[in-house]
Amino acid sequence: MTRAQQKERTRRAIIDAAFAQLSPDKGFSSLSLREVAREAGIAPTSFYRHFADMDELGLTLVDEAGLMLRQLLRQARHRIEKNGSVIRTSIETFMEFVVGNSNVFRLLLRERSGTSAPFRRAVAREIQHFCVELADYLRKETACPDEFAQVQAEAMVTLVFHAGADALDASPDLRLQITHRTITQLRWLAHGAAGYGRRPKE
Amino acid sequence: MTRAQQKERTRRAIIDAAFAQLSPDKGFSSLSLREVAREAGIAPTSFYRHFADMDELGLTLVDEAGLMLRQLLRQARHRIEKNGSVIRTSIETFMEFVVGNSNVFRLLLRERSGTSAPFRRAVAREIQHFCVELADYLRKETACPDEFAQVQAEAMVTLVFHAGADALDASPDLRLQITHRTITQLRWLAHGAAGYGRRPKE
DNA sequence: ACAATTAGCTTACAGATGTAAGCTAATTTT
DNA sequence: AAAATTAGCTTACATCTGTAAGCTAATTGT
Repeated sequence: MTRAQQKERTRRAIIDAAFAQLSPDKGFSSLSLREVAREAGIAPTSFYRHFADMDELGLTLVDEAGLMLRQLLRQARHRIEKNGSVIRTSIETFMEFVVGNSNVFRLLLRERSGTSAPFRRAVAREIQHFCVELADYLRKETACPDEFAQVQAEAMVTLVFHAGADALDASPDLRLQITHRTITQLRWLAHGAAGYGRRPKE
Repeated sequence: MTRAQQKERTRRAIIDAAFAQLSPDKGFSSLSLREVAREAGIAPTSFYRHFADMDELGLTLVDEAGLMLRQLLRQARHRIEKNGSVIRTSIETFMEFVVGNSNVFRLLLRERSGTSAPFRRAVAREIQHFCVELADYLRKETACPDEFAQVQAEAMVTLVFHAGADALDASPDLRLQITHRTITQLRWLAHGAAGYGRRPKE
């Protein structure tokens, strides 16, 4: 095995170890270099051969998380074409992800309002991607006036993200209720935005 | 001065010290007992005369933060009665609070999705209070059907909170833009919820 | 084949942390 | 007035942290 391959393998081991150590009770900021190294099976100081910082590792995790969600949404669009409601399908897909990859979602959720400005920016950038993609979709496929698509998309993404956060702590049937609630909220938004051809005075 | 008075005074010193040490770069979980005690002007171990835990202190802070916001909203309602738009006034009042007490707002924001389940529950409870109060208002004062008031209120509070989070990192004029955007979003919601006398099939 | 690079290791250190033990002095209670 | 309570202090300890220094051994480049 070539040296570069081995290095990449160790790098993945570090990333995987970090994801594995995230939990409902442990956010990225309370991860320790030593613990991550231990779980990755390397000496603490070897960590520096791969990342300058814990922060550099963290930003890598955020990137990976955003990537996963992006792929998921593509998959969701695929489902929509042959299936029914856009809103319902999107939210249900999203909820599946949240439940199935809760550590990944929690990372985004927490670092979005965390203590590190670079982390917040990184998460904001990822979320902005979803908003732009959704806005494009809204412009093409719905009655929403072009100039409001972005604002509507941002509201929708906010509500869905928040629903995901609620779902993390919820029992399965409470989760269904949350899904239901969110669908209603998004429909109101869509209806409201479509109805307001122009924003009314005051 | 009586002993109970002195004790209460020290307790406040601890609480104030904790609030003072929160910052954009430092959340509650990275506060240390020793540092808080130092800023409060007591020995580290004296802390335990007032709180069993750092957690107990943290929950106290969350309670105080919720209380402040509650008082603020009462004040906002007062403004509304003699003034104009409910939505605009509420959001502007909220934004003033966020900017003027950013440490307090950040505490709620972060612990809402933080690593401690008790903290999350405490914040969720505070937020739920706002939702219930807003839902009452919507039922009384708007065209929203009774059974949807709660769901609408939750969406509104979510969007406003999120706007507050965005505002924390924003420049003053970006902040105005955020306020504007949020007003639009809430109006769409109100319009949509009022328009859906009954939820449509699928 | 030899030299250079480098992934990873071991050892070591200085600093910070939470908290246990036991003391002092002042207020409260009786 | 005597006894009990208690807010706060000082000292001490074990633990964990990040990271610097220097070594080894294996892959790479020439």
